[in-house]
Formats: sequence, C-alpha cells, structure tokens
Amino acid sequence: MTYHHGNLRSALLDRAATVIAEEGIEALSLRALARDLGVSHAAPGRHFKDRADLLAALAAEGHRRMTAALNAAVAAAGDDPVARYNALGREVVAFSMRHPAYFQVTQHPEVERHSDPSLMAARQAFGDTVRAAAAAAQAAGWRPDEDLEALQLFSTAAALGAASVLMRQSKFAGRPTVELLAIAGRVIDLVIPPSLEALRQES
Amino acid sequence: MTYHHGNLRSALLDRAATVIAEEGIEALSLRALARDLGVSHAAPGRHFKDRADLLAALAAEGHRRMTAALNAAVAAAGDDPVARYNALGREVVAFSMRHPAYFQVTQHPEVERHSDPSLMAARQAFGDTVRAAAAAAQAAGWRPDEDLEALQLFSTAAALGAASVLMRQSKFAGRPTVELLAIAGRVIDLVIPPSLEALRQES
DNA sequence: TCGCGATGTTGTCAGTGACAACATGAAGAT
DNA sequence: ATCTTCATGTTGTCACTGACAACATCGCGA
Repeated sequence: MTYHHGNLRSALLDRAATVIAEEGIEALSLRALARDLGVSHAAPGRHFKDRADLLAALAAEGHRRMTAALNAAVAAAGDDPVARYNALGREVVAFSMRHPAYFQVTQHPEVERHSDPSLMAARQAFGDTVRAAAAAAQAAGWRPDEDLEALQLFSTAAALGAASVLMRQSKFAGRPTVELLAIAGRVIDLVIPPSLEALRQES
Repeated sequence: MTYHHGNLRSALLDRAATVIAEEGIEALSLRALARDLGVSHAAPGRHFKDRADLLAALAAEGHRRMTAALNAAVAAAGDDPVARYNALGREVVAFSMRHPAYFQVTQHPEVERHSDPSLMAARQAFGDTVRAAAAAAQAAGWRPDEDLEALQLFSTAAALGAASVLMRQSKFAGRPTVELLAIAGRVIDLVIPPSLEALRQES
C-alpha cells in the first residue's frame, strides 16, 4: 500500500471547502478531513501548521478567487466607471452564492485574526481592486464630495453585508438564486446606480 | 463549603461575554468558564443544554439589548422619521463598540443556525423595530418607489456590515472610538440622510 | 421533619488538536 | 545501481474538550 497521497494539500483544501459549505466552519475537523481522504490523523500536520493555518490558506484562496471574479465582472461591464463599480458589487453577492465556503471563510472573524502572509497579501489585492474601482467611480461623478474611505466602507459593508444576510437569514432560505440576485441587485443600485447615465438622471 | 453558587447561569453568561470580547467566540469553552467561576466542569450543564445553547442564550440577550438601544436612539431622535432611522443606523455601530461580545454573538453564523425559541423571538423583535422605522422613513419620503424588503436589506446590511468591518479590519484597529463613530456616521448618512430636511435638499 | 426538585459533584467516554518519534517514498547526486 | 536527504507519510501519546451518567448537597414547600 502506497504511503504517498501525492496531492494531499490540495485535497485537504477541497474537502475542507465542501465540509464548510455543508456544515459550517466550526464543524471543520482536521481528523475528519484525514479520515475522509484515507490518510492518518497526523498527515494534515505535514501540510498545515494547525487548523487555523488551513483556514487561513482557504481564506487566501477565497480572496484570490473573489478578486479574480470581481476583476472579470468589472472588465465585462464596459468603460463606464459607475457601471463597473455597480457590477463589482453584484459580483460580490454572486460569488458568495457560487462559492459559499470560500466566501464564509474570507469573512469569518476567527480567520481574520490570523496573520498569515499569503492571506494578508490576498486580502490586500482584494482591497486594491475595490479601492481602484471606487476611486474611478467617484472620479466619474459618483458621490464626488464624499470621503473615499467612508465611500469604500459604505459600499463594501453593503455588498458583503447583503451577501452574508442573504446566505444565512432564514427568511431568504429556499428562495431561488435568481430571485436573491435580483434583491441584491436592487441593494447595489441603492449604493451606486447601474450607469453614469442613470446617476445623471438621479440628480 | 457551599455547593450552591446561587447565580451561576448569569455568571456564566457574563463571563462568556468577557471571554468572547477578549478572545473571540471560538475560544469559548464551557470547562474554562466553569474553572473561572470556581465550579465543577459539569455545572454549566445544569443551566445550558450544551455550548450552542449558551451561545444562543447570549445571542438572545444581545438582540434584546440591541433592540432596546435602537428603540432608545429612535425615541431620542425626535419626530422626524428620516432622522429616527438615521439614528437607528448609527446606534447599531455604537452598540457594537460598547458591547462587542453581544454584537459578535448575534452576528455569528454558528449561532444563527441554532433554532432556540428565545433567540428567534428576540431576533423577531429586532427585525420588527428595524422594519417599523424603515417603513416610517419611507412613508415620510425616503426612497418612496423602492421595494421595502430591498430597502431593509440595504440599510441593515450597510449598518451591520460597517459595524463588523470596523470591529475587525486591522486598518481600523487602534483608532479612537469617536473617529470610528464619525466614519460610521458618514456611512449611515450615505444610506439615509440625517433628516427629512436634508433629504429634501438632496433631491 | 421530610420529600422533591434544583443544582451542584465526581467520573467516564469519545473526539479533538498538537506534537514526538519512527517509517516510507521520491528525487537528486555519485 | 546505490546512497543520502528531504518530503511526507505512519503510530503513539497527552491534554483538553463536550456530553452524559450517577451520585451528593441545598433550598424550599408541605
């Protein structure tokens, strides 16, 4: 019988994402992951310093995937900076529905306390993407007199907050994703209109 | 030596709030609470069915305290429904800073999955307070054409999301509370202006 | 004074995380 | 082909945890 799994680190991360999506972060157990993957209880310790280290790695990957998705959504939205930031906000919620485990782990307070370089770098890149899009929208005419830090806090809080509430409030459970995305879209439109043209018509 | 603590349930909840504020929810341990309070490891089991039950009780208390604080803030804001809802939003963030443990436990996904009747009632009362204030603000002229469910999601996501981000993002750590409340105030003003008069001047 | 329920206690079991020491596999150097 | 080294498995152990059982004490009401 072979001792070498060959790809255990990736398998642990993938399996962890499945468990988190199904049962939540607190249900994650290194020993259970090892059992699921057919290795001994100490094998995960060869790839991750401890349970927090695995969660940090998963959160780093989550941030990277989310940043990539946001950049893709922004690029697909054309040249209008207001439409681009609106698309970014909608993609935050869409991403959380496509990847509940990655989203949850990026937002979990236990993980945020972990000072892992890879995670901090991924978080920084996420912040840079949001900041650049917010600054461009403001420069184009959205809330020009507002402090950018407050604008950023406002828009990320609304998008991340809406994603979290839609994910876990029982009143939204069971509703079709397309309906939840529509509600989220209206929330994002309250944050920033869907286009510069729409912004001009508001004023 | 007396066997009867006399007030163990309350002491457990108080001590749990302290541990959560200092170390986070995942650091909470029933045995450690029992040690801290000088009782045996099984004593907490006489007051709470399990660890999740204690967290649910703490979250129920957190919701009750937050609802009371929101109602007080709304009442203190006078008769203008727009000013009242703005004050409610600011109080969400102020409460989270005064009572970090209660706030965290009300927002924790692990706790939200717990179907405890007292917690669900407290959550319902919180939702009723927010819904009533949002409906009154809308009736007075704030976003009159918008779906109330989307408006509510927008405003609660922004307020709760801002509170969470200010609490745990390292870029805000160490800043004086008065400064964080000022940033939060600007975020809430972006959700809803501070008065009906200010709302009229925007249009 | 007695009985009963509330609320403590000691004890046990299974699971966990973390770590140590040992075992195997793969890759590179000779 | 062989040897060495590092990566990555293994078994084992310890302390802590949650949960539960059985027993012990306390307080209150009859």
